[in-house]
Amino acid sequence: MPETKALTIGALAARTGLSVSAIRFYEEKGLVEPFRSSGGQRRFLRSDIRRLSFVLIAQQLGLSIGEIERQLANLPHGRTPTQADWTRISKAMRKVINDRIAELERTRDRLDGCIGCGCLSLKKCQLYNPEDRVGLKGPGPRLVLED
Amino acid sequence: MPETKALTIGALAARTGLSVSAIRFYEEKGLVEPFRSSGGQRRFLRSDIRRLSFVLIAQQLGLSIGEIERQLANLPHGRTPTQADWTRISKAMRKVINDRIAELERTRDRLDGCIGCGCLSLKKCQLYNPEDRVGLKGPGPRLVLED
DNA sequence: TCTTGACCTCAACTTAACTTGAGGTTGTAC
DNA sequence: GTACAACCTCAAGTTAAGTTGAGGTCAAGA
Repeated sequence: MPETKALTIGALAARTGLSVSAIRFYEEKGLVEPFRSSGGQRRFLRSDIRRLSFVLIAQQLGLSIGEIERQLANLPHGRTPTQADWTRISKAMRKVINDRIAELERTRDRLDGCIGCGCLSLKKCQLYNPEDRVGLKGPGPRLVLED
Repeated sequence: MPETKALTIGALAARTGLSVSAIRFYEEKGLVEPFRSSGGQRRFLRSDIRRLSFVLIAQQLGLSIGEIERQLANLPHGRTPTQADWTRISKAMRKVINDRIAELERTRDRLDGCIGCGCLSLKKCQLYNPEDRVGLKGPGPRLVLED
């Protein structure tokens, strides 16, 4: 068994579950950099499977292609990344996930604090005042969203 | 102090932090249903502040406008919602948040299981095999994403 | 060698969620 | 009673993330 064999775009699509057009699009955006066959067709490294899998995970987390590219910038193009490369990037993703979870928990706790009164304000019932006095000067329900 | 006073679109924008054009857009999508002044200008209920705040929260959670509309369908238009109305909808959102957190935790755990080897496959190192044997027939890194 | 599926480029279309602009009207403060 | 900010409608533009289609080339098996 010689050097790792190159993959055609179709094979890569089959391995990642992505469409061929999506892979071309990702190339255009710089997420992968295939080389070309003598006839001009794209040839991918086996490590690009993992690269694109990473893209899928990151997208599921809500990262834009630009953000994903910034993460992937820590991986080499053109050669198979080392374990250390992947470890570094996986740890960065772990942080992204943890941050996102913390944010959701904060939002949840704030909603919880208000379920009793049915309002959406951080300060209990501030806006559910029957006289509707508050709110003429107040900050409004945006509080739930703000830090 | 008589009946709750109506809000102009500009006032509602100021109170929610949304742009005027976004509020018009949300009306078009059915998220709010203002009545009109004699001259044809939009007039909003005070409760629409909370309605739109809910929209902002739900959007932050990644719900599309269609999904948000489905949630809001449980609230009455044209009259101020009751506490019970808001409690019901808040609880539904709590579930959305909890589900999303659980999903993130699952993804995180799976990544964690692989940080040691640097691969992105659920099965440790299945794809990081130096001989590159696996993967000719295997399921590939998509496993991290699948259930 | 020939055929045919897989691949190529480039341009245009799609959907979501808005924004921007043109051209005109309302309402309120002086 | 008039100025002018705020409002109105409707059409078109914008960004992200791709998809679709036309018209043409490559490569691998019979």
